Amino acid sequence: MGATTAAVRSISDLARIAGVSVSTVSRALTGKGTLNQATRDRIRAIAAEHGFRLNVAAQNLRLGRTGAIGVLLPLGHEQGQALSDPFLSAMFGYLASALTEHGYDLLLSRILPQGDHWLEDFVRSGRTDGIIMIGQSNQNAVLNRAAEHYRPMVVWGAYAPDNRYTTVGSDNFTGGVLAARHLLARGCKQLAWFGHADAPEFAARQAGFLSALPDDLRANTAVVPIHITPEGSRASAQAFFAAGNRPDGVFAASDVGAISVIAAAGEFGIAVPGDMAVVGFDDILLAQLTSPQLTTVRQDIEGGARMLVDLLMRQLAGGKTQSVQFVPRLIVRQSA
Amino acid sequence: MGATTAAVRSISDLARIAGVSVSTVSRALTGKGTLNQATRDRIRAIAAEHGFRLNVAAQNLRLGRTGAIGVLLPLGHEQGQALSDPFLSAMFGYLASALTEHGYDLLLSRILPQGDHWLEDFVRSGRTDGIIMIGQSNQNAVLNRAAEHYRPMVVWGAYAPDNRYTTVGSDNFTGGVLAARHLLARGCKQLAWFGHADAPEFAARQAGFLSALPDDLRANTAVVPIHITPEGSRASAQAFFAAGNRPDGVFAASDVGAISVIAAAGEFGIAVPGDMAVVGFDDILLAQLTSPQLTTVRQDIEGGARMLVDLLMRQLAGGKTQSVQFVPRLIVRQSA
DNA sequence: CTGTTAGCGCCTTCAA
DNA sequence: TTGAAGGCGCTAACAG
Repeated sequence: MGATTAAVRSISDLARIAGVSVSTVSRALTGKGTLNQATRDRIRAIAAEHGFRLNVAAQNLRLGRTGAIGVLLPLGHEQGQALSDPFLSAMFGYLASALTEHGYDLLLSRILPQGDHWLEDFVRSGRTDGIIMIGQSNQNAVLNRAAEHYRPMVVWGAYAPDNRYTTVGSDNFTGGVLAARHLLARGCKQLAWFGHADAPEFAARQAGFLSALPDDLRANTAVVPIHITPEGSRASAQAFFAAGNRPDGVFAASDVGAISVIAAAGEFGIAVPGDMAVVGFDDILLAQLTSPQLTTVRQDIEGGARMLVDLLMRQLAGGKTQSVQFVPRLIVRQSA
Repeated sequence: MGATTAAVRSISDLARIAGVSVSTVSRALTGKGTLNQATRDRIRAIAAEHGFRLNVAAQNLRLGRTGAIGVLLPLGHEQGQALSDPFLSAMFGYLASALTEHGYDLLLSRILPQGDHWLEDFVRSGRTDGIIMIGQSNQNAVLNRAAEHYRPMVVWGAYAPDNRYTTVGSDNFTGGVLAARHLLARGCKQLAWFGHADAPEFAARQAGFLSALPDDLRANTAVVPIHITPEGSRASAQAFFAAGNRPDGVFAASDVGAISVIAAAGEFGIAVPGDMAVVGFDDILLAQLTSPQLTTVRQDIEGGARMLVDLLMRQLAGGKTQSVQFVPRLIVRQSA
């Protein structure tokens, strides 16, 4: 290890040491262009000896790219919280793997969706070569406007015919229908939906659920707004039960929501599934570890992540892409 | 919105439009240097009109920085999985928030710890201004060697006097002691540790736990190796119980591990905490939602993340830093 | 096969 | 207060 040599910071330092030009060094290290094999080997040896690596930032600037894909969760100041949602973080992990396989880094830049041009600002700052948005939140208009001028962008979320951007997501409506049918088949008479309709995904789950109920049951179905955080969900459920409500069937907007409801029910002596059946959504890893194990509508997280990345790569290559909807499956375990 | 104008890609485009030099535009947009207020306002207005933003990549190259901090999980091909661990992903979310507050992006580059110079390679590629390593895994030697030449690096993990790098982490040994004392106080006579000692954090938990047991109990304590994934943990626990083992007290290396053990126990008719008390480690959000609610050794995830970032910022400013250990607390709930 | 040259988009002395 | 020029570290024609 050339102990006495000064630090080799750039390709020109290396060129001086090797007695060649910078472009020769570049060719040797990148493997591009033609070069005498012996020269290449020699330069690579010197580079290794000095622990030299090409500066990726400079390389990317020159190549007009950044080598990074931005993964954005448009959830405002709740992002720290949101990332602790098992579904999102699993998605995130799979995205990281898939992007890496394609040679891209994953850049997480926390965005506060303030005003209506935060997305365009992010795009124009040139920090990434493309964008993967996880969830539409309530930013549909912003997404549509950005999609007008900017292409390498895919969105995990609900499909809608008039969206001008490419989405990948589950058929949430059908997911809701599956949950409803299952609870009906169990003979439930008094239902409740724990969730909200602020984001399109959740709105579709709710709509599907309600649509599959007979009129009389639907009219009696409670809609209990819950927050994404476990604490929030649990507090909502506690208040609901404390008010004397005793549904015999519950559909929750997410597995975390379902687990929270079950925990709250326990405090009120409501047994699951004996007194109350509970269906979740997502099928996170922990769903099979809770007791009772969770009956839930499964989303293919890994498949979704891979699809997001595949579509984005196609866009980066100049191709056109179409939105994709995954068909959800009901996984019947113990809670319903 | 200048609908007829061509795209404004660089400050030289903008300079031409405004009839000034590029340096004037630079000064106007960055706010650095001195400039006539009227000129500044005028240029900013033109920039806004064209939706122009400085190219961050070029800016950073010129400033000799990247504006990003690398967050690395040295877990090889399991990284996708690892990120689904609630503890890690919560840590990750808090890191994202803290880094953003300091004006840094978070770059997640999946690293396969192959050979012994992956870290130095990453450092030299110049992709980030600093590194936050989450967990030491079994890469202590690599970390020490990198720390010899490279400073902006902090590590979440176990402290050791001879580490040459700065660590932030819980006092895992004491955590293990707390768990042992609690189980002893409950009168447990037949104990088991579900975990492994491959990473320093876990080794310390195990050591603390065992050290606090009376000799006779320690000699009878089962050491059951489990994997980080829920499936892996559960399979190990199932095999353990299937072999007829019936401990009355269990300490698991993580909450996910504890939940897995409880799930497996259920299959064998082992009631928790009636037949068997279980203590976890971490206190993830879901720990209070399981039934029974988890008794666990709490780590301060948010505080840890903030400390990691604070120390890294201090290093980036040229300062020296010292390792920090958080004192863990035992949170007694229902499982033990 | 290799060197020279001209930038990628930006910031910052140095002069005017 | 502003402009001109040089360069961050790298790549890619174009010559030779």
